[in-house]
Amino acid sequence: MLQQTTVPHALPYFEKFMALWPTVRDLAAAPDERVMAEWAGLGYYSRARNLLKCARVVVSEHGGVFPADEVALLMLPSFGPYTAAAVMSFAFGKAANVVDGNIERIMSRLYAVKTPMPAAKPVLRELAGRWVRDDRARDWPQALMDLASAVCRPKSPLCMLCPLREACAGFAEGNPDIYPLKTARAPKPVRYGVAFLIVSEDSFIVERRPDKGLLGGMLGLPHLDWRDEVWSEDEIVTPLSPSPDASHHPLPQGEGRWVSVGTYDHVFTHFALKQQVWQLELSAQEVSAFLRQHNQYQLLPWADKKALPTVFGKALRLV
DNA sequence: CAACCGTGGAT
DNA sequence: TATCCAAGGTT
Repeated sequence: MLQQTTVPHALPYFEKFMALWPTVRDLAAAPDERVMAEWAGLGYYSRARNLLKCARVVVSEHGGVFPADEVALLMLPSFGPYTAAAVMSFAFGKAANVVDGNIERIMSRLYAVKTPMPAAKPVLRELAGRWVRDDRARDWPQALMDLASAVCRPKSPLCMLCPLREACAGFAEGNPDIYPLKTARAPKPVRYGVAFLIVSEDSFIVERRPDKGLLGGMLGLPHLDWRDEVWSEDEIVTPLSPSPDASHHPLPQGEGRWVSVGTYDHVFTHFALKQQVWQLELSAQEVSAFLRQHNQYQLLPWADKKALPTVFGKALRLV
């Protein structure tokens, strides 16, 4: 959960997961949809799919016990260099080269590394490796990470409080905050979409998204493709009324009952989305008929709206 | 190796 | 509003 996610954001999810599935065996036995629903809002949903895969591999191939071996850990889904080293250190108390963003930042400043990220990563890993020690194998990486978080901060580092100040080449240079150096990144493109909120009584229509790619395995609202140009009203109205394209965007024929309810913004890692929302209220009978024709859709009670990723939860807030 | 993959808080 | 960034991994 902590991979690229802040502790305050992850903490309530961690508590809930541990209450629902206290052991790796419990998690391995959980239904996929339930795990994905509990992960909703945390982002990077491949982590949830891989976490579940991992639990099942640990049960089927390791007797339900995580191996205390870094190479074996690395073979598990969702385990990369950081997580394998972190588990070796924090869980098993064995010395390991734990290198996260915090420790990368400390090393880049301590040695004033001129190579920009991400090319500097192997360099920073090697530098961090020089500090690995066998005693207090749990405390040492934790201490470095906490030092980075509290003192050697990304912005406005508190160098006057830092125990490494006299050894720090970045401090000696006068501007340790410029490290780690990074290359300019391309601006985020803006894309445009149209989502459809089809409501009946206490529920609305959702679909299970494909297992791979963006929001893979999550529930979502039916929507038109996210593309580089704005959707015109003509283009939107077409799939809402009888047309040859109706099979591609199978939506209920609203007969003028579709209502535009507004637009919202959402920012993903590599693009920003401006999404229109259209709403249609159907009778229970209409919904039943529609769902019979199109089995890719299902009804989700309003009470379960938290199972949606945020990008679609925002559409509900709009209403 | 670069691109992909969410979200929300801080500044 | 714009930018940065967080206990990275997978493809």
